[in-house]
Amino acid sequence: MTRKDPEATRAALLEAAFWTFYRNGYQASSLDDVVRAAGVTKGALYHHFSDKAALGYAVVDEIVRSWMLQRWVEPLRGARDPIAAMQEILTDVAMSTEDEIVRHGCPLNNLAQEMSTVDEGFRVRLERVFSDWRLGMADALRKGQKARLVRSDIDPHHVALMIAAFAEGTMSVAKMMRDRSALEANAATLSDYLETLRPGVRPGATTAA
Amino acid sequence: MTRKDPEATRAALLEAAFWTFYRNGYQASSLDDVVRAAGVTKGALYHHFSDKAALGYAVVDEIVRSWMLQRWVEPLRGARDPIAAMQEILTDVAMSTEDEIVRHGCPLNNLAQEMSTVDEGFRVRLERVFSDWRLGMADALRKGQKARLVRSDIDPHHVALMIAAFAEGTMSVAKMMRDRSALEANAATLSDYLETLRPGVRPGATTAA
Amino acid sequence: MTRKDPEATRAALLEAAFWTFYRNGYQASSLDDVVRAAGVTKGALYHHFSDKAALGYAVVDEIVRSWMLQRWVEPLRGARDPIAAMQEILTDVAMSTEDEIVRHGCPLNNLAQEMSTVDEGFRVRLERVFSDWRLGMADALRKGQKARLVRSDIDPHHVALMIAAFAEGTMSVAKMMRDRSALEANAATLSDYLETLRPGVRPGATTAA
Amino acid sequence: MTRKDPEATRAALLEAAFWTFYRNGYQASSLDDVVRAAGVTKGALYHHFSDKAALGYAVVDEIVRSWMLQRWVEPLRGARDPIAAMQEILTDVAMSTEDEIVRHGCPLNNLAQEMSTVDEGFRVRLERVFSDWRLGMADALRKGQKARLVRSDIDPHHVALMIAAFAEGTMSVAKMMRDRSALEANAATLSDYLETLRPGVRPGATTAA
DNA sequence: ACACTCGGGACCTCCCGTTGTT
DNA sequence: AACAACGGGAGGTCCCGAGTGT
Repeated sequence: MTRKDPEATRAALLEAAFWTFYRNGYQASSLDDVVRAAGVTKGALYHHFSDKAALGYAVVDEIVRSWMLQRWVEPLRGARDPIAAMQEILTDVAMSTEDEIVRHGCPLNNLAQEMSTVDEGFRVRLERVFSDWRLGMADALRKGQKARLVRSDIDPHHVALMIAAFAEGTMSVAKMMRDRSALEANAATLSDYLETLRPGVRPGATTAA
Repeated sequence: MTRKDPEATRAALLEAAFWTFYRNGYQASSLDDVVRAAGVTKGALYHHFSDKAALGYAVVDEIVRSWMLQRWVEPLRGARDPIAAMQEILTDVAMSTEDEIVRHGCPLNNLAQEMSTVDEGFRVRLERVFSDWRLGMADALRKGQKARLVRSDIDPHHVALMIAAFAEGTMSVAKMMRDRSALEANAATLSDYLETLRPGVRPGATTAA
Repeated sequence: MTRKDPEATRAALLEAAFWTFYRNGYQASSLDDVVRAAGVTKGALYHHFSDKAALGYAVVDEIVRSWMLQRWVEPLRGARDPIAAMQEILTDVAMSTEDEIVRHGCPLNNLAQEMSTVDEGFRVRLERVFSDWRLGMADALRKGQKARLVRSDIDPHHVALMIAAFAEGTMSVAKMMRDRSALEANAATLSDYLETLRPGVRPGATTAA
Repeated sequence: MTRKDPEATRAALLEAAFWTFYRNGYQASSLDDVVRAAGVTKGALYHHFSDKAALGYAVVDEIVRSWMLQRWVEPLRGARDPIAAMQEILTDVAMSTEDEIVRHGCPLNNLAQEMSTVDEGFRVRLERVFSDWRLGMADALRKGQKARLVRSDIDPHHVALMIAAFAEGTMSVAKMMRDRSALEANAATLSDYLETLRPGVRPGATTAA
């Protein structure tokens, strides 16, 4: 019973690989695990991907990337007020996120931690996704500055880098502590900080958690 | 040529294991790699550690932990001004740190990312180290509050958690970007933020990077 | 040279495993020994059998079982006179048996001795084979009773159990003594005993060896 | 805390080795298991025994042998009526035996099955024990013949061999079936058979189980 | 007489990738 | 396009035995 839908097979493989790598790590995942989860055989896998690394790269380029764009970049692109938009994203991530993500952390960060020093191919791809994320936030902030919704004395790139780092760090520690409240506390802290980026706001009091 | 110095053998194993795990990840490291690096044999390894997990646990409990305490906790314990002390630590980490650490990231974070969802034994040990770190900072901040060197309206635990998350996230993104300047930029940002924790300081301007 | 005949590969593995286990014992046999004897690789072995135990179970279920059925049960099924049939089997075993079997004993008994207290999976499978053997003999005896060829005052199950135990014990001591004459002597003793199961026979004199 | 009683250490080692080998088989037992059970260290073991085989041989020569002599030979030596004495032994073995022995079988037979084809040193030692057993029974039977308590037309050696084989086989099948009733049934059968060895007894009815 | 330490090897398992087949 | 069969090798574990020290 050969399923003759190469596109669907490829997608199933990608999906299965993403979850397997996400949950167990890339190196600890066996291709047998992946094909079992995808419900196909090794032959199918090696028809679509030349080797394990190619599969991993495709997961980054197609799954992780689109996941990141959807979650962080798209909502900012159309938003008039970037600060409010980011705060909303934060709330979403902190509150409505499935337990799975609290437990396993950020897919981008996981792969980056594990693979970026081991395999340069992974590193450049992950860096690309990360860069898109930061540039998306920086762009939104710049637009906000033009619209007088963001203070003009901040460097959008620096702030974007800081936000990204803080977000990644927060996911990371929440995963280590296995404690959603850590995630929520830091999200609130970051949200308060974002408030200080508005023009004319005297921050400090709110920054204090 | 039987070296009869069990303590030295154990220490060599631990040291070698730390670096091997740190550089390649725990799961991707083979015990053959470790024993080769330590200059001993598998027999010696299995005399001192019951299995690979026990070796990993010992690395966390003895190497990672003491590294973290030395780097972050000890300097804070004796310090009169916790804010200045932390800023100094940040400068140390950002400036004088070896390239090795920029490339490979924070040992605690690396292991935590890789292992905390895979092996509960790792998670609790890593969490313990992380907790010591946070509590060390929170303690220093509380003492600073009593000495009127830190604003009294902040919650030491929240701030400590935030600092830890931000530091981890920064190490993580610097590793992914393979760019020391990202590390320096964020260290400066955090240093500025710490300044806002002083009593009577009007923050905001400095927080903007 | 990839042989693409899974059935043959599996059969070769089973055959090789049987002889290796039979000669060296199950636990003392390495899978490398088995694959070397079978002329295949470990990859092929682990494709057909999930682990060493599964291979051992298959050897019991497929080789040992069929060997036992062929040797002891089939000849009895069609036989009109069960006593004569058993005596013939005994003669076959004692006389015409290869030295290999005198040296190494009964395959069923060997595995049972080694594994039945160590691995329950082995025990139940071996017990099943043993049970088939006993039931085969008991059935034949019962039919013989109906045909007035066997005394009606004996319990077929008790006699079958006794014959089986005696046969196993005989193989066992012959192996320990490395002496075929012991086997022959006991076979003769058992043969004489079987004679006493005929109706109207006054036994006793013959039973004395 | 060095225990300075070499004789006791040696005895503890022997005892522990016997039980470990008995329960898990010789080859499957590690010396670490043995020394752990004995409560001594490997150094002590290698002081008393040159290697694993030497330990195994000593177990046969000292533990298994004396166990067999005590159980089967001593009671026969002083007995006036060998048949009654053997029947008593059988009853003892079948009824009062600990479950341990029902589960694990005859120590002599276990070792013989496992080792006699693998290691000639074991085989000759086990054969010696077995020979003592048979000769003990044959001697008793011969004396019984002189005392007119045993039929004169039987060959003591043949009968002894048969009894030994049947006893071993019975232990073996009881172990495989994990069923004490099999042991009891066969013991009764053998006891009845022994009755037929008395002078002037017309057997047959009793032999039928 | 005994304890602790270590060496090297071999075992089972399993994994990545390839080959022949449908 | 997809599958089942297979190759070869490495990984973690553990074991026997031999050292050194007391």
